[in-house]
Amino acid sequence: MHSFTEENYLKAIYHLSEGNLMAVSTNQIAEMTNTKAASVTDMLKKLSEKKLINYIKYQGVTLSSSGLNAAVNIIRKHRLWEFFLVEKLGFKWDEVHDIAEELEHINSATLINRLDDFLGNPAVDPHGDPIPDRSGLIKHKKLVKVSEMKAGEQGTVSGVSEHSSVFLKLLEKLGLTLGSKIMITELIEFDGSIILTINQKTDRTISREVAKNILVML
Amino acid sequence: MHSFTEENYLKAIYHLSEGNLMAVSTNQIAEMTNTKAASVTDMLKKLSEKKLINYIKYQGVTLSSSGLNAAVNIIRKHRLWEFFLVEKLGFKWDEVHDIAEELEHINSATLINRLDDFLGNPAVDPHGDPIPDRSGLIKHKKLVKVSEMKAGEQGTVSGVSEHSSVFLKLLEKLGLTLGSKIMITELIEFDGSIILTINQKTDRTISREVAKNILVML
DNA sequence: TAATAATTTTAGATTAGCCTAAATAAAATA
DNA sequence: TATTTTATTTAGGCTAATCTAAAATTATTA
Repeated sequence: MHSFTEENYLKAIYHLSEGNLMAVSTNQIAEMTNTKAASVTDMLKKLSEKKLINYIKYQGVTLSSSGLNAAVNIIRKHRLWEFFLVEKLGFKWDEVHDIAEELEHINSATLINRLDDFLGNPAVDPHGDPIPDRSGLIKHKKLVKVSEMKAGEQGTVSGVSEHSSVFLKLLEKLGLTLGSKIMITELIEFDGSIILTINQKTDRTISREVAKNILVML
Repeated sequence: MHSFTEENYLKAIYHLSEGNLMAVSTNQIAEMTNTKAASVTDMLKKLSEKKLINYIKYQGVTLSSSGLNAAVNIIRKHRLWEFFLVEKLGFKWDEVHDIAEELEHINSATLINRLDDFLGNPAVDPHGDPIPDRSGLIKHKKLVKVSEMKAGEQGTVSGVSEHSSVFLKLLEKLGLTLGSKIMITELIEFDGSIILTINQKTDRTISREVAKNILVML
């Protein structure tokens, strides 16, 4: 098995390269893992020797197939535990990230598969992110950023691309949670902020920055 | 907080000194933690500086009050997770130890208290060991080893003092689980083995070694 | 109680993961 | 394209936890 630290690097590389298979840079990884570039270089050499990444000096990295596999498995564990924390233990969606960050490193395939069954094989975690199944398959939904919607368009809030507690608490306060139906009421030209109607009732104004991090299913 | 490793040493010292407040020796700890005596000495110095243990060179160690507190907390977590694994995820009692050994280091008081409530604040884990409550209180039941019982005595199997998978599987096979009613039918003088009647039905012979590790409430 | 055995500690190394500072390579720009 | 800036890597060190071998202490026993 891989060490706690190795797993965190793999996860970081995965998140930084998600979607596009583009190579990830040393500095990006350093920022995400709260370390320095020199430390990242050390670890990249190690992961490369273990064939978990494809690494060429100065050229950035991509995950190898075994590295991808490992990363997806960690993400599966993270998201299943988040679901557990919210659905079974009554945590709020802004409280679960740090705990799941620890739980995701617990090492037992049996455990995680039984947990999956216990939870009813959920498709998405409390933030709307898809939960990979036991074979590593991820069902991505096509989601659109609110910032990319046009006036008059409607949709259902189905995900967020920012998981910090401050952001999630803000959404809570605005009445925007997973499942909220929204309509774009007005686009403010001046600063890009957006007025939207939530569940055909409440009007709220959100900044462009907030709008960028809310994902909607049309 | 304490490191994963520090926690394991505290737990080892706790288990080795449980009941009697007797000092624990370096070698005992080395054996329990699968390390060498020299490594233990290093760690004892460190734990002593942190005031988690009372340590005098060559004289062995005892837990300080803060060390005891930390140890009990780890044990609380271990046992609650074991209960969860068995009751909610359907693991058998001989399968949960290693996983709980990892889960016990997850660091969140809120998590463990919510888990406790979710599980209905159980008093004992799947091996009959008492689960400390959130204040650290442990309700010990007075249990007797089967090896100490006399012919004709009866009782209810309520715990085990050996948690290895081989041992637990053996009990399973013999039909001896928590809650089994047993009666001492005969004591074999030759080798100390014992014939007992389980639930007034089945007769089984167990060795003295097995009998030592089964705990009964009279 | 003196000699031997067992236990524990110290000394000196090793490994994983991290750091700072200096060197090197790549990218941007004049 | 030559120079400057930025990104990355190398070099050399640090800490936590481990180890082996040797030294010191305590316990056992003849």
